[in-house]
Amino acid sequence: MGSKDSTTEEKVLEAAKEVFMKYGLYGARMQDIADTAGINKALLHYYFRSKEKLFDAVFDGALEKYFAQMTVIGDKSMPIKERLMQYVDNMFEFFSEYPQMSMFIIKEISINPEMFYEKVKSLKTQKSLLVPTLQEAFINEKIEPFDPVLFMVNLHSLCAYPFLASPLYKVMLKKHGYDWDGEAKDKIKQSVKDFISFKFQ
Amino acid sequence: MGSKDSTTEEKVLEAAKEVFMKYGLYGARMQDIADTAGINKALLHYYFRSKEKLFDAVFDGALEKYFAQMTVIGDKSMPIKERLMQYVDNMFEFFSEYPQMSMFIIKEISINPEMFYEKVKSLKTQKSLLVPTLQEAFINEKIEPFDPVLFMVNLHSLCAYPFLASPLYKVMLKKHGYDWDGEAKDKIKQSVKDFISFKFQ
DNA sequence: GTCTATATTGTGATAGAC
DNA sequence: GTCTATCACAATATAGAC
Repeated sequence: MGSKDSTTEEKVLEAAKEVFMKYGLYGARMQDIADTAGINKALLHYYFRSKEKLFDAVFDGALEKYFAQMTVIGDKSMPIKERLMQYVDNMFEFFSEYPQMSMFIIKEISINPEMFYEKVKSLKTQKSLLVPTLQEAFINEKIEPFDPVLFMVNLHSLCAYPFLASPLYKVMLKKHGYDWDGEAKDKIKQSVKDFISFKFQ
Repeated sequence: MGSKDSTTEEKVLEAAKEVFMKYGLYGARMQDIADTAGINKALLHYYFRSKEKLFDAVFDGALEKYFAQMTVIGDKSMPIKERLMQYVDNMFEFFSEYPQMSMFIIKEISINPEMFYEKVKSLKTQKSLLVPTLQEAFINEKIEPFDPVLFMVNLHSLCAYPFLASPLYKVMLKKHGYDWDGEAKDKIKQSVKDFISFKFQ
């Protein structure tokens, strides 16, 4: 992965990901993608017939990765609390690599919900297994139960939002002596884990 | 406000808000705005000289409202915990009316940071007074101190994200028997207040 | 496979009648 | 103030040489 001399198709996909992430389907320009990939517009159409097709390729890859990192939740060899801690690590690693992806997916969903539900149907990875897994663990691991749906919403909020709003936080946090790419991200991650500990105390 | 027979200019602004929120500056189409307002494109240019000018009008209003609802933080007639609870109410009310605004602002910032910092400079409302206010309260109200910056990030995450991701949650929550526009939003709000109580216990 | 050149369509903006 | 018609240019897409 990430070989220096990647194929043209890979370069196109990488460039398209970058531009589509930033501007969305409607705002993105094929010229911009071509420039980013270091080729000309005609080649884009050679590899992917149209803008829509190119977008589909990017969006599909994004969705796959978005759901892939939550499989640890289902690993019953660990206690649920440990799985959740691992899940938080996964999310922070994932969002560090693709900080805009959460926003990108949500944005496209809000514009075109039908497309999203079509695509999710064809995904093998099961989504949202967090709630039933939690309910199961309450019984099996004799944990004081709490509302699993609210917990899921809170947890995702705490993990995803700092990355969504990172353009804002990169400036804001600096004013308070924190460096986003340095300690701030790790401290935020720890605060999410503290929240989990609080719920499982 | 919201009179049924609003002026054309008001209708244009309302339509522009809707379309710009959804597609952003680059993705939005003047034709789309005109259709939404129930007029033709030419009239848009009659009231606002250009697309950029129309966008500015929308964005300025958005920013103003975005910062306006946090002034309660500075109201020293109440204990800090009470102010925070009120602040959460404000945010949920605000985001209920403008669920996409947080995303809209962040998106535009990520595309064009310079414009944003230009605009913020010209705003009178002080931003991010949360951190110094908290530090002051730790002393004045003899509260067990915690990291105010991390608390700010967590709090904003818990409030803003559910609305950002509402296109997702509207479907996801329904599967678990919750109705977003019914009880779900109130329950999420309560969970945020629980988080505040946890930090101030 | 990759390019230049060009066709075709979409989009912001304006002119001018009413 | 509001409309229709149209212009100028930008963006997607294709043709065809190499």
